[in-house]
Amino acid sequence: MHTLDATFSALADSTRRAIAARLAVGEVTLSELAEPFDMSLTAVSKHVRVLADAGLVTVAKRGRSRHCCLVAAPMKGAAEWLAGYQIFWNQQFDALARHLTDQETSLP
Amino acid sequence: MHTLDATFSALADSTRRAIAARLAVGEVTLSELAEPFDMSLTAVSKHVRVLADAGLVTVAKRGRSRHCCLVAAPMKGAAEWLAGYQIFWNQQFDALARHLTDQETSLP
DNA sequence: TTTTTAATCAACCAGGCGGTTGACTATTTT
DNA sequence: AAAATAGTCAACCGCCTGGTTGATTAAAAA
Repeated sequence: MHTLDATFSALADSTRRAIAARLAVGEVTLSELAEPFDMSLTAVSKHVRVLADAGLVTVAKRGRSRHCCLVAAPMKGAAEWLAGYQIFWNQQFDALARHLTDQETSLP
Repeated sequence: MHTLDATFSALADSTRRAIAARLAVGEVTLSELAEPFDMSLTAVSKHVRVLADAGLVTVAKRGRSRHCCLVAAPMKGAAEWLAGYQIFWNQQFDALARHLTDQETSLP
C-alpha cells in the first residue's frame, strides 16, 4: 500500500510536525495538545485525525477526554525511502566541496 | 524558512517520487521523463515545477528541451527531522516484540 | 439535578492540487 | 520556407485542505 503518500503529506504541515514533537514527550490530551496553538480545538482535532489516518498517532477515549500517543513506525518507511538518496546528497555535497576547494587552490 | 513543508509535500505524491527515482539514474529530458507516465506532458511539467520549487530538481533549458537533474540536498533536512524519531520507532518496535515474546512464553 | 468541560459534527468558505484541453512560442529538421 | 518537435501558458474542472462557526453529545463536577 502507498502509505508513504499519507506519511509524507501528514508531515508536510508544520502544525502537525509540532504535534508529533509534543507527543514525543509523552501522551497528551487533545485540549492540552491544542492549548499552545492559535487555532480552534476543532482545527487541532482535524490535524490529529490526519495524523491518525496516516497511522502516526493513536487516540484513546478515556472519560470525556481523548488521549493521543505518537506511533513513530510509519516514519520508518519514509526515512528508509529517503535513505535511498543519501548517497546522492553526500556525493553532491562532496562535488560542491571539491569545486570550492579547486577554486581556492587556483587563487593567485 | 520552513522548507520542510515544501520537501515533505513534494514527496507526498507517488508520481513525484517516481520522477525523483528516475532522475536518480541520471539527467533526463522532460519528455523522456513524461513518457512512462499515463498523463499529459503538461501534468508532468507541473510535477517537475513542484519539485523544482522545493529545490529537489534543477531544470536547464538546452535547445528546445528541458533537462532535469535531481538535487538531493533538501532531502537531507527531511531525513534529519525523521531521524529525531528513530529512537521512538525502535523503542516501540522493541516493546511490541517484548509483548509478543511474553505472550509466547506464557503459552500452556 | 444542573452546569461545566471535552470533544465531535455539520455546514460553510477560500484557496490549492492534480489533471485536462487548446492555443501559443521557440527551436530543430526537412 | 515549411513542418515537426518540445514546452509553456491560461483557462477550466472536481476534489481536498485548513480553517472558521454554531449546535450537539457525553462525561464530570457543583
